[in-house]
Amino acid sequence: MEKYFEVLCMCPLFRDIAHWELTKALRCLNARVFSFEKGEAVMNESEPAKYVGIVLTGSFQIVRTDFFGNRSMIANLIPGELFGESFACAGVEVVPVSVLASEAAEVMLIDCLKISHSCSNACQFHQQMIDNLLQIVAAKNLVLHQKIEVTSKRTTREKLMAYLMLQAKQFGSLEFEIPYDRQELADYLEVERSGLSAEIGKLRRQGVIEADRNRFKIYKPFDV
Amino acid sequence: MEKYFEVLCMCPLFRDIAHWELTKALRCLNARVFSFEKGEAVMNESEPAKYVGIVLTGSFQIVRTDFFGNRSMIANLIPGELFGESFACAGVEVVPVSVLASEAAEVMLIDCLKISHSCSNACQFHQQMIDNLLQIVAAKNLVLHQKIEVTSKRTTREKLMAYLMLQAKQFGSLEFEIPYDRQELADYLEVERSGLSAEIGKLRRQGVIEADRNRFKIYKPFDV
DNA sequence: TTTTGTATGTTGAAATTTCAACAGAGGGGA
DNA sequence: TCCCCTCTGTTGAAATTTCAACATACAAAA
Repeated sequence: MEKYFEVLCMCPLFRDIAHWELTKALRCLNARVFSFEKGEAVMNESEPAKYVGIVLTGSFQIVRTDFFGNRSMIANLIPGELFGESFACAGVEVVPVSVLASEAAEVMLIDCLKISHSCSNACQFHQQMIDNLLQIVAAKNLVLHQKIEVTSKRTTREKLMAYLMLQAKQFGSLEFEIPYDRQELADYLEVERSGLSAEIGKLRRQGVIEADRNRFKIYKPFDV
Repeated sequence: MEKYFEVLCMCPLFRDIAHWELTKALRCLNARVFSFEKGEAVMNESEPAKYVGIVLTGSFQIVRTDFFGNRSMIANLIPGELFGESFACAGVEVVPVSVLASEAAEVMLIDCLKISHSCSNACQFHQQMIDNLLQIVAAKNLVLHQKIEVTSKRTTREKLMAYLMLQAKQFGSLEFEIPYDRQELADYLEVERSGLSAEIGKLRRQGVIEADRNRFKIYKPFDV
């Protein structure tokens, strides 16, 4: 378990929990680590919402697939980030999304009830974790608001530029990589892949952006 | 303040807080009540995110307006519901939405810091409120997921039917009222109002739904 | 009652997206 | 090296949406 300490210390769930307490905390929480191959699911749509997951290594994607097989991409998760917390905390019966490994990856799963309920050992950190959880869930809200901001645009071009500008802002540079390939980006923007490729080509020819695989560069940030 | 006790008792923020403690709590929180006319804003885009609002009477809408004046509808709020909590808890500098009264309405505003920070009077309820807040923020997440589920559909018809089915499910009946007029519904679904009206007309002629103003009835729930 | 204004429905043309199909590039393995 | 497979870009037709404009219904105000 110790080999994950570095990422766990960075994890917002354990913020302000003393380093020496972490081992005890993990035991008390009955935290367990699992490995996944690319494409495997940690969590499946319609499963009960019981666990909080923490990405240890690799990356995962939160996706939702509707009745007709249409996929939407909700978010990408990197080490230190959580998933499942909102559904577990809200007490829903089933999760409305799947969480899939986008490469070989490891997660730590914790029963959410163990976080909020103090154990018989009277561990001190439960309260701190609830405070942390509140901030994490609130931050997740912002991520969803951001997706809504992007996808509420009416054309593929506007959606793409809105997304790229946000990435540039978050990355602090007009040149950056995104965590999605074309199909995944299309699923995030809620548009057709072919139409997205066409639009990227057009923006490239117009000198607005440069795009190579998942690497983008914005030349004219305001020429949307 | 007492006249609002009924709605405050139903408010999830005060769940499991003793009735007799409420008066004390409201004073400790420095809770204040404000009135608004239809169309007035309690909260404006780009204002600091400091307050949690509780709807006391009337109703409000959470909307977001982009650079070009395009409006999206995020949610409708009825008495007992909260707004602003996610932004305040996440500690963002500015809120990304506006909250507007959709009729004459009253809200109670509370400085979010007063909820999480115990006061000098050593009030007991702070911890309970944080627990409550966690559930509320998590539930807000589900509301956003729901909007994404609806708006991720590609056609106006699919978006509309997805929305109506969800409403029917939540209302527990195939006949129900929605809190939006046509323009507002279009803003929620992220489509053109005229196209929405046309689609409603088509569904009506096809005998799939009945629609009169904001009252809807679904005849063939699976014929999407 | 008449006037005024708002909400909703309708329509046709222009713009955009979806859909299906295929071509080329590049990587990995045999 | 060759083959296979995945990813990305391209294309044209069909479907859908947007946009602007106007008609109608209804309710509130004069």
